[in-house]
Amino acid sequence: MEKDEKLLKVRHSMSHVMAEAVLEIFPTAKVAIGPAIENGFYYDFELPRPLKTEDIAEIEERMKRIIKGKFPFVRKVVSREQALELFKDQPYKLELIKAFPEGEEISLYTQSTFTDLCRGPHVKDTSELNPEAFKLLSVAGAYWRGDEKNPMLQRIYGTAWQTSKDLRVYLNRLKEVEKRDHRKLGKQLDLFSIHEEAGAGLIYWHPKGARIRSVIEDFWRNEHFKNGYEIIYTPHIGKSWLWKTSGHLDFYSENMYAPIKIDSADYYLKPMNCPFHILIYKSSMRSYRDLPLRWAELGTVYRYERSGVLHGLLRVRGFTQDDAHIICTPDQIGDEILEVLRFSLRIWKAFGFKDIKAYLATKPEKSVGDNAQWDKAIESLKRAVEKENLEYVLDEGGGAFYGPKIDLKIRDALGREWQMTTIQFDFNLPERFNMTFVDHDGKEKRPYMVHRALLGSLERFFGVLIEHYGAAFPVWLSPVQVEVIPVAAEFFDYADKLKKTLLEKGIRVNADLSSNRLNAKIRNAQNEKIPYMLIVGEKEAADNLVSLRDREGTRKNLMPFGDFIEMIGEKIKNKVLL
RNA sequence: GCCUCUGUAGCUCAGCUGGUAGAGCACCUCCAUGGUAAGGAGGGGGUCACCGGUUCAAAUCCGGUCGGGGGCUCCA
Repeated sequence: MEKDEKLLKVRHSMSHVMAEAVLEIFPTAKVAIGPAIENGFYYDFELPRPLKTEDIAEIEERMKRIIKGKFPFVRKVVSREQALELFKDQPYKLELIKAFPEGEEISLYTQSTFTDLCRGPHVKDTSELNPEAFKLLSVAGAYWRGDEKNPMLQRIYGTAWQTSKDLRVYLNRLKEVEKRDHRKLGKQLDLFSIHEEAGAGLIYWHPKGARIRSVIEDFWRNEHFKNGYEIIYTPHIGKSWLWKTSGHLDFYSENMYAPIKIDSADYYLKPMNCPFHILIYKSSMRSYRDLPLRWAELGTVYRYERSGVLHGLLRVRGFTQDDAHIICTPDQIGDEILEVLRFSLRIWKAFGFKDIKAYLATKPEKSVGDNAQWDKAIESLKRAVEKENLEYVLDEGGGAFYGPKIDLKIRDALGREWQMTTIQFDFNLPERFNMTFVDHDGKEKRPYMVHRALLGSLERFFGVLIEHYGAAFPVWLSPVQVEVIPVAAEFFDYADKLKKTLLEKGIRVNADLSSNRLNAKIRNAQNEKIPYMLIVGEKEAADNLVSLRDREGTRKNLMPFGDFIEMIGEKIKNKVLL
């Protein structure tokens, strides 16, 4: 796309202009790297002092002035020696130059007073940059080359566009993202909380959030039963024997918590459910006639995450995976994978996510299992995505050492991608636990095992769900589906009668019998994003009618109550928004 | 963990250059209340995150501790 390439040049050039502005203020600054990124650009500096907000404004002003100077971006190719000489005071640049392979062309770009080691490309001159279409957004610390052993640099992030209108649109989108922040909405609508003093990264589900969760879980369980899964429950802790056998203590221990001593044995909180599922598998002899086995569990696991990466519901230390393991014979694997994929897509559709992309990861350098196994597995994954006409990206060598996988990323209402579903082969655990089944020929053989999480974790999924809908959930998920609002105290009885009827029909309903006035009641229900309000007074009570108002503000006055029950039943059944 | 910003009532926030705390919402009480986004009055509620320092005097300045936000792969 031509426009994208242009924007890339604009953003990259902006970062050079920013570097020039920063060097004007701090002549001794050491510059690191400054690429274009999604929506903008950044540049990393080593500065004599931390940046303040006022500095940002000044850098912006200077950038505008530089842009107005109409300076050309001049490209020049130099020898390695010339480059080393030119950047002798710039240690980060020197490091980059020294790391270039022999024979690599080294190019410089100069605009105005600033020359940078740069591959380009850039705009012709700064008149192609729009001084009204960029904004510096934030300052952050960033390790040189992303490695925490390296010095911490100061990174300035900016956004840049071709027109001031594009910039405005983008800034508005940022505002929208902020408005939908699940942490903010979670507090506002009383859905969940986190209590630092009781432990970071641990989620408390409030009644309204828990309502939603229980609807999700019920739906999840029913769908699993309908699709040939069995539901199992397993413990939260297991002795070190289990984790030694599974290999977690060797390869995953940095994510596991310290053991609990019970009767002089070490027990570990589970970071994964698989070893437990395997023990159930091994509790009896399995015949090929028993396979495939599909076992699902809403399994709560605990994993250590560094404090700095914890983020609301999206990155936590304790969470419930909607986990399942499929254990089958080699010739069942194709059908099983296809079914899992179809099942996932159906579930995502039900929750209102239609834009889904697949990421297929194949065999890495270091891996277990033989090639034939890998090939067969990858083949089944490929065939499944192709059969479902899913757009997919191939990540050659990106699989885990124990098997290939498909990840599904969903796109939310704001166009952001979230990695949720993972369907992952495991050639390691069946081996480690010596899982077998007896085949037609009476011989014990190794089954295939696939891990799969659809929603990923209920916590994270809930966070994404809140942001996707801005907490205005579809009726079937709304914690309160109907608010009955009598226009005056005289009609409280009628309101209460409606409430009881709806409750009996399994509808989540509340009647506002407070002493608030009508307008305030409507406002409260509106702010709670309750899908339907039933406003009732004399006319309604006389003929068993309701006056309907939905959260969009659309009204239907004097509707027979029976019609409303039928209507909301349909909406819930069809999982529509309103 | 590290860099940076930040921490005032349940929530959202004000409190300028130091002179021992304020608003709106929520909550409680009373009054009012019949038609589609806030009826009115009064009241309760804060050791200004914590510890230490400077000062006659600290929410305010300084240091530390503990939380929270943003960032730490996007390769000149």
